[in-house]
Amino acid sequence: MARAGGVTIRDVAKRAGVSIAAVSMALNGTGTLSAATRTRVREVADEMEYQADALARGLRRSSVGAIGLVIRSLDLLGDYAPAGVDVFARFIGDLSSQAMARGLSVMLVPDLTRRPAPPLALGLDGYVVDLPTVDDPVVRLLERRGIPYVTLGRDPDRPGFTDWASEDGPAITRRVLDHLAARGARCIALVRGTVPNAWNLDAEAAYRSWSASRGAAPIVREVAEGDGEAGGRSMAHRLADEGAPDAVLCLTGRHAAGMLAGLAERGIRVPHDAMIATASDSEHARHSRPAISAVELDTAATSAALLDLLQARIDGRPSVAPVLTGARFHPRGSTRRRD
Amino acid sequence: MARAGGVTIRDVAKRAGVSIAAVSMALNGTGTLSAATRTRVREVADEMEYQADALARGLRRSSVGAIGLVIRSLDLLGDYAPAGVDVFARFIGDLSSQAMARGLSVMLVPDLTRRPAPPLALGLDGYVVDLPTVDDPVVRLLERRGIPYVTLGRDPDRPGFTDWASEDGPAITRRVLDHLAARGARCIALVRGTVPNAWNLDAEAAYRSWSASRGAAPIVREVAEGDGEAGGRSMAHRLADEGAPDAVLCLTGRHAAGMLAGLAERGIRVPHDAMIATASDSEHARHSRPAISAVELDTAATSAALLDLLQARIDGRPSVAPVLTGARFHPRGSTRRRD
DNA sequence: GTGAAAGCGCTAACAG
DNA sequence: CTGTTAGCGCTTTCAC
Repeated sequence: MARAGGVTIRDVAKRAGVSIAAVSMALNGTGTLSAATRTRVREVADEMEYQADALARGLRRSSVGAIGLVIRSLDLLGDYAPAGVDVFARFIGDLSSQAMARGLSVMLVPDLTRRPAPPLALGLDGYVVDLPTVDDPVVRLLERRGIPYVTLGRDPDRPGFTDWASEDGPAITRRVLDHLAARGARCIALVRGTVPNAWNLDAEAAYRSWSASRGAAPIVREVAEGDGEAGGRSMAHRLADEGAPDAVLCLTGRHAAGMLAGLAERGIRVPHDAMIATASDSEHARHSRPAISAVELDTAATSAALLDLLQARIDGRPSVAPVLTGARFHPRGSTRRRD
Repeated sequence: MARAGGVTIRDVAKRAGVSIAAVSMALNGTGTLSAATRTRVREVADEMEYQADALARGLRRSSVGAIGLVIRSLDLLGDYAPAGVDVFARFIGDLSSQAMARGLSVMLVPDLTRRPAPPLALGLDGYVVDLPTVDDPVVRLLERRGIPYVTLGRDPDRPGFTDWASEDGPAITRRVLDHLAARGARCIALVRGTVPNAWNLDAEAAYRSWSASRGAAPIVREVAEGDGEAGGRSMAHRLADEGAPDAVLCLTGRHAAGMLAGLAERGIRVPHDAMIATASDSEHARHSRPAISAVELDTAATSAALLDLLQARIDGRPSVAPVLTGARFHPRGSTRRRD
């Protein structure tokens, strides 16, 4: 290590009575070395607790064994009531533990585009970018610098780009809509976020085509992700003013919770007068009264898929196809209605 | 950059018509250079979008501009219902944005002690370690390798160690206990986690001394952090079997939520028959019925304090004293009782 | 005030 | 099969 530990490859070489090159080869399993030397060197290295300096190694190999994670919502996490804290926290946790199991470190990069770039940010082996937006500056930067990356959710700008994984948004949307319809909903509104990412765009598209196929007039409303519960509440009032639908699908858990509260304020009972469901489960959804029917995203599977894809890209293996991960729907009180 | 971008200090030097040393000096504001050369070089570097390779720089300076964050609970985040997801997610978000504002990158290190060490992990400039436990292997490793670190919460093993920041646990505990007593509680139980960290230990100590000063017999129960809501529920049943106290302070939000549910199952009404409060706010607490009175931790202030302390240690500035950050108590329905 | 040169710890190509 | 050597991109003396 540059500073910590202090035992370098040279020390090991001296102690083992071989050249530093031999040590490097022995430890990396490269080159041509006698099995005897190899084990001997390994023993000595172990004994000395030698750990190759990732910096020096990275400088040589131009691969540091670390990837970046761009979570935009991270900036929001400082707020008291951030959007979707639940699912993102789980995603961060899953991804970093799984990456570590593969020998990769994870660096958190809230904003890759700032100048000067965060140290190491441009030297990382690759990136996982969450939900690229239309005309995404982070994606543009990675693209320009030729840094491998994969995205959580498809890139709305790049239909041909296949290095992404995601829950199957459209399928989730249809699943919930079918559920609502089965419970007797006749007029279902969709409340999406304002950010132009695949999550919002694809759900809206699925909703519109589902509506069209049923001959229903679509009602789509947008609430800013950052407005959280309060945003959901005011949207509830707006919908009530307009003559409330008898079911609302909120893509965001917080919006759903706010919607529930807002409808209650207007004397609209859930699920009796109107049903509510959300496409991303959260504690909000689980602990509201009534609890809100929600889709539970499989962040562990998505993390694994993203790491697979990223490793393939880093190794230069050809990209195959995006990975759609599963999601389970949990019907709860907010859609429990005897019709 | 080693790989990405490709424009090196040599390219800038050539373009600016100076030596590479001059470029380094100009950009770092070191050495003796004419102001003219300095600006000229800077302009060229900007124009070429030159970014110094953090790896190479780190190799030389043995300081990479990145710190590690050891969040043990990260391993738990993969579970569907992890403990304290809320407060940790906010902490991670706060810390990483604030670190970036200071020009530091943050690397997530779930387990620093595993062999081989995660790449870069031992080459980082310093570490923030959350809640060290008694005989903490991570702290031991950092100590042994001489890597600067600060901790969130004091180190139970090192009374003399002052490089830590935290909410004032004992003060929080007393605050809540006073509140419960003021609302008429006569027999208050404390439910803590099992991990031997300052959070649990100090709260228990504060609780015991508070009880002693009032001549009350302390009731302390332990529930594993990872058991979450279910753990709180079974503890509720156990307490009910033993003859329930008329108030319970759960250090963890999830335990509190489980406690609420468990007591309800036994026909014990909250807040009428028993009150519940928790020392760490979460969505659980806010959205239970009734909502649970809770202490909201100031993760932003704590993050800032930790980064200050860490930077001081990295720069070799002397350590002064630990920083205690504020916390607000939110009385809610679970302790709203007219006595 | 400026440039040449050494070297951080490592890997990979080469000669022995 | 092994050891020597040349750098990766940068910072930092040290001559000029």
